[in-house]
Amino acid sequence: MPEGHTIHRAALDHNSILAAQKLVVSSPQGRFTEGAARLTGRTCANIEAFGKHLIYHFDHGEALHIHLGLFGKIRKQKLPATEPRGAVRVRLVGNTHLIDINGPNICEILAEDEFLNLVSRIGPDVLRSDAKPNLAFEKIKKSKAPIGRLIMDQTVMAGIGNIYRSEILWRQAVHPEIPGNRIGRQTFNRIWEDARALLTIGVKHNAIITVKGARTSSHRYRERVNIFAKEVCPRCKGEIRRFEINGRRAFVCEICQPLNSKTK
DNA sequence: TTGATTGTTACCGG
DNA sequence: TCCGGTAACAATCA
Repeated sequence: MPEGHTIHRAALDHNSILAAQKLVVSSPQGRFTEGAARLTGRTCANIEAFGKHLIYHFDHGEALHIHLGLFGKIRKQKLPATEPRGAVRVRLVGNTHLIDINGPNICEILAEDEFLNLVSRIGPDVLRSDAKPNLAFEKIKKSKAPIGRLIMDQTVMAGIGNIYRSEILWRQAVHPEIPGNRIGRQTFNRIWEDARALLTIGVKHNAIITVKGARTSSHRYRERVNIFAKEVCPRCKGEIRRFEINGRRAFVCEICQPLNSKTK
């Protein structure tokens, strides 16, 4: 479910319905009981996203840290509350709405130093205005790992997931197996800007849309992406090659994304 | 029931 | 020390 856009969208949304309120926190499944008891009745100052990490800042410098992993989900509903659906780890109830966090990979309370430590481990986030893309380029230009691996490495740069990876590199005509140290500054800038643009669209529409003009209302999911899980390149009609990077499926058009392209 | 999946981390060996 | 590979974990849905 989540790439960076999902988490940033949640942060915006939750800020508008939960921030600056005393929350009632519970753990319907009993798997976060201690944390829920600790946070309930306390004020949630604000919510922010760092890549795919969602942070609810509470008073006393503590923060609820959520990472959805592959399967986690966030559900919102207006009060009154109904029975939790599925594996709800933690429920946050505000004045008007409640948020259920289902099946997160991480659900924990961080002290201030732990929070700072977390942020320092995450690379610049393409959706954050305070991001320093330079930090990402410095790592990429020193690495011989394939660019397809690097742009999805959240310690290099944050926000891109498995679908956006293939889509962005196709849109920018960059072969995923080009080593990072052969990626020039201008090529990196195009990747960064395209990631930022696409994830911003994702935040707005709550969907991954990488085909220009596509909309959630009039296009099915498969019509909103260019090559992910596709057989044929929409640009040249050539065959899409399917392979793996880091155990995750990746897609490339060898014609539109030549491996030996000189990248400036 | 089986399999696949928009993710991360710990651990191990080269 | 720094890679890349593997397993483990999470829950849902077709």
